[in-house]
Amino acid sequence: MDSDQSFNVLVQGCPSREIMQRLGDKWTPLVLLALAEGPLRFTVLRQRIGTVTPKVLTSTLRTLERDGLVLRTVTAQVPVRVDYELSELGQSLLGPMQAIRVWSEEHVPKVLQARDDFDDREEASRL
Amino acid sequence: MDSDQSFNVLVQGCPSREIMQRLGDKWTPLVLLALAEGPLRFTVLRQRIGTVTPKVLTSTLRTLERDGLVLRTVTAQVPVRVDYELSELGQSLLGPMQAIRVWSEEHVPKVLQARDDFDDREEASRL
DNA sequence: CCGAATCCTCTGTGATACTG
DNA sequence: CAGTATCACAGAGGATTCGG
Repeated sequence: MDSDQSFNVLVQGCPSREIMQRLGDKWTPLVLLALAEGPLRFTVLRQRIGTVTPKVLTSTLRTLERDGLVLRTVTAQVPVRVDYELSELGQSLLGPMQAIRVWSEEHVPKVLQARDDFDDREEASRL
Repeated sequence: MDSDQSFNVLVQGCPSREIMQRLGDKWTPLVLLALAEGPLRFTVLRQRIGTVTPKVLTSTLRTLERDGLVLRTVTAQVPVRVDYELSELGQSLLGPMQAIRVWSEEHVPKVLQARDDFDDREEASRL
């Protein structure tokens, strides 16, 4: 779209930095990944990603909705039905997010190994 | 390497989740991106990413070193010279990280626009 | 120059209970 | 079902000072 390449996360105060840091919120990546397959209701989404309190999940979803990444749809019925789904913008983030996910899942052994090595060396140097 | 696909960030308690969440620490992405081009000394790295206190930057770097993503090299001289650089593991993360960075920088206008729209709608509904 | 040591603040996160 | 309202807290992050 715009070739205006004036945003740089390495520049302090650049809005892109704040946006990127939002993406690192504790539950944000999990919510986005959970919604990758399609819309989910509040409670189902909650079960999908583990133990989140309603308050925290709500605030995470609100932020995502405000940033235009998630769409919230209320269906009038009793009881009320609320669905959350990725917006077009949210889907455009899916690629990068899944890349992070895949990396994390693939390199678990190496990271854990590195930690063990590090801790061993540390302990050894203390003796 | 191992086709053992038993890690899943959506599963609560899976180590991959904790590792992915580490990647979202406030300064971690910035450090990794700043080191993308090559090794940097502590002070230079610090200036590169903005206003971080030495303590916080040190602890960020320690964690990255422990997880095997960053290499720390001490050169004995007066004053001491310490270089930080990405390990092979760290470099393997560069692709995904840069994807996140590019997305953040490219979609700043859309996100800001979405926020404005959201806030307008919210204010309108309060009247 | 590189950080360790201290102290302190803030806010993201969570536990609990309640409502349309 | 899908939240909101309170309260509470650990711990990440920061300011400041000092040391090798």
